[in-house]
Amino acid sequence: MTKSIIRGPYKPGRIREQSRDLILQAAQAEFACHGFRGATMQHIAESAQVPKANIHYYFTSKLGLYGAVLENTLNLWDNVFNELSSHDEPAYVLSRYIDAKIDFSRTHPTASRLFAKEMISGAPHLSAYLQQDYRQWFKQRMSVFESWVAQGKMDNIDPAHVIFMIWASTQYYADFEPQIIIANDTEQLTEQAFLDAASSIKHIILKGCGIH
Amino acid sequence: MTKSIIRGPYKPGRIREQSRDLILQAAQAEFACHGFRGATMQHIAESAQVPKANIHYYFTSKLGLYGAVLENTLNLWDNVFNELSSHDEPAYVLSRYIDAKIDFSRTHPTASRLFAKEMISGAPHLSAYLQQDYRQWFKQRMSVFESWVAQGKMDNIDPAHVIFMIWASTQYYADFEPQIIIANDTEQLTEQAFLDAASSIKHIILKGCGIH
DNA sequence: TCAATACCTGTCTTTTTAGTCAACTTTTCA
DNA sequence: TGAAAAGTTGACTAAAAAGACAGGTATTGA
Repeated sequence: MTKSIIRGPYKPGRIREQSRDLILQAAQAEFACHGFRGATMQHIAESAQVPKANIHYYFTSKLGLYGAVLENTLNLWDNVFNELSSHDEPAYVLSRYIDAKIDFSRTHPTASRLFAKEMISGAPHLSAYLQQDYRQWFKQRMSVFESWVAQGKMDNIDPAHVIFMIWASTQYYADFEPQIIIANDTEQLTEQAFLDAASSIKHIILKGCGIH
Repeated sequence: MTKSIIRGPYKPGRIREQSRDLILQAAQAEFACHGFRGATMQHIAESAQVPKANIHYYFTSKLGLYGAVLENTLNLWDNVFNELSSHDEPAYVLSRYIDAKIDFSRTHPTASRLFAKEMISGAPHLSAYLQQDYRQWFKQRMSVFESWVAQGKMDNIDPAHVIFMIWASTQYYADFEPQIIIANDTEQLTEQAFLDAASSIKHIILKGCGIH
């Protein structure tokens, strides 16, 4: 078969993986735009250019598909989360983290919006994640900030609010894109616009926290 | 009638106004939680404890109802927007504005979430507003910031990013409530929690922008 | 080449949804 | 007080939705 020659030798599950990914990507966009209830399997199918029945071959149900999309997206988040590592110098760590977060907003806006939608809806499908990985990660990072405060490396501010400010500010450029685009009088956000945003956020956060 | 004695004399449109408000409030909550497509007229009716047909007596369609909810909510926003007034002292103006924004997140979380959902979906029903009132407001405030920079009252930062940071940080406490609640190890956000947030945000923004 | 397995999809069913409508009750004001 | 206007609502319709399923095709290793 021509297909086999072009695509290389068949491996069981290879087609599966490709089709799943195709559907997952279309589903992420649809769920991010319309939320779980507002998304329709028909739209996802059209967007992925597969028959609706094909989606049900790979995913048990709409909820199952949504769960797979969320799980898929959580892995992306975790990578960015881990950028906020332990290190002696808060200026270095926070700069790197803000850069990584802004870069994520630029390269994965749909993932950011998906999570925002889920949170705004009360995170009904994320309780397990929030109660475990997130909670643990948050507490660990909090203690890092507290050690910085104890060492006089930054002002005595509740670290939670600093983290929330960084999250809020960086994700805003993905989630509230229409607002930013109109304020900037432009058609779409360039990479430079994201770099400028990161620069301003870093300036304000670092100086605002008394970090040198 | 008992009702008349309690409610006072009938005025044409009084019942109308009451019923409309009741439905609008229920609709705001439903749309904020599930978005336009995900919301159902049946849920709104149950939440408002009126028959579904009654909603269609007051509102032409689901889209008409959504439009009314948005318009209703826009008025609330405008009031908070205007807190960011012209004044000689940036420290005073920004402090007041941040307080007002945090207070809005605490007292009108549903309104905040409704707008967030609409923005994340690409603001398909807000283009008129964004192109007019918002655009104008934004440009005016930008020039105020620029005059502060020119007068050496704050660091030379693109004002747009400062405004976005304030919006993002303050709205986060309404939009991402589940995340904050779990991080805080609490059941719900107290007024004190919002005051603390405002305090931290003010500290970081003012100091971060070099405002004294 | 040939089963066996994986993959695909048109068609169908059932449920949910927005919206209609005619009959009904309440309120008003002349 | 009584007719007109405003408000209310149960029952209906048509469209859209999720999902099931049987009968297909493609791919594989033996």
